[in-house]
Amino acid sequence: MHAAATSVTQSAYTRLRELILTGEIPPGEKILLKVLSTQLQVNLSALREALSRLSAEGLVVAEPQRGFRAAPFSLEDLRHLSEARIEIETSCLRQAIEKGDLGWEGRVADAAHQLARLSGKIRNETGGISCEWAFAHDRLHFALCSGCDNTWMLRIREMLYTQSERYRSLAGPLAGGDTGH
Amino acid sequence: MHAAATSVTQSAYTRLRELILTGEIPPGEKILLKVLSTQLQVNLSALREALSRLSAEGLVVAEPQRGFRAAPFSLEDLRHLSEARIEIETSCLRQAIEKGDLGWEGRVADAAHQLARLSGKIRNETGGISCEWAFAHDRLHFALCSGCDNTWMLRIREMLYTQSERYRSLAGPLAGGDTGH
DNA sequence: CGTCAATAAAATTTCGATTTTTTTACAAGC
DNA sequence: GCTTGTAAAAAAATCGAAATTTTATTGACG
Repeated sequence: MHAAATSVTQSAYTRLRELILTGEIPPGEKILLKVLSTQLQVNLSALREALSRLSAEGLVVAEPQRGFRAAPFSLEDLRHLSEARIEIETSCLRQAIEKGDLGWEGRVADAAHQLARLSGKIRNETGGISCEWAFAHDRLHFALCSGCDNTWMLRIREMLYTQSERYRSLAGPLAGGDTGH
Repeated sequence: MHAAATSVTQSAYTRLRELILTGEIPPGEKILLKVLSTQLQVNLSALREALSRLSAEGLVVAEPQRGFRAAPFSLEDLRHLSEARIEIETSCLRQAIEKGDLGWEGRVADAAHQLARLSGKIRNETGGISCEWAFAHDRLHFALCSGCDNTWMLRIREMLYTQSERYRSLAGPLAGGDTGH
């Protein structure tokens, strides 16, 4: 399941990211370096390096001389995040419409079609948004933005998407043992 | 001039960031760990950690097993960056107008006044944009956005601002030995 | 009983030697 | 001359022990 990483640090980064995204390390939880280093079978420096990157991405917060913890959740943060996503994706879409080529139109049509096919499966057994539908929905969003060629906008979009995904997979209505992965 | 850092890693990060922002490490240049570690008087691990953070911020690019280099410049990147800044700052401003309080209005008025006072000093001796005016201009932008309370938008704004600042201080028309710092 | 200080334990941070990988230099073969 | 293979050099990545800092514990004192 884990992408084969080219280096120990890279693999530590990827696995740690997954642990935080899936909530195996819950929001706000202290990250004990020694413990994690034995758990992930990597040395302190590699772990530290991975954590530094994650802190710059906002998935981890670093408190000088006091180590790291998984970025906390808050209602306000979620509100900010959602608003920001709307702003960014709207901008991306506007640019995509201006510059988008035929390939883009095709990708959008395709994703829209896939989503439409699932219109009857929006909700799962437990009444939450079904995993399948959520992914199709995300793919449509991604397709819509893919016509925007601005690397910075896309990079920002991805960052915000990752953050939202964490909220969704942890606090969303997808409960019932299905974390979406 | 350098902010007193609480840890070796933090200080390495701050100094390295400065080196890249001012162009003392030029865009695209390879970063030799051994050399820099003796130059900055820090150990490899600390340097590596700082570089990891900077790579997540986009000031450094990391090539697995091949070390790091200062993020390269390109005309296309600058174009993307500028467009992205316009989008983000416009969004921030829109939100500021919706939610901005009296304190915000005061800050904006103040910055606008400061900028107006410099209207006669837009250009410096060499014909480029004067440093003083550029900073006042930036302060007005910042004041305008400061009424937006969305932490994510502001964080993004800051990231893009830093990137732009690097282009300006290195390739901008401010030449003549005045780097703006 | 609560506050503060000294001490012990735990965790983070620092450090550079060792290992692995990449790059360079050089020579043999086509 | 150009490619291909091999050895030497350089650089990056890995590792865990040692030093520093923070946190928890204990006991004296008001």
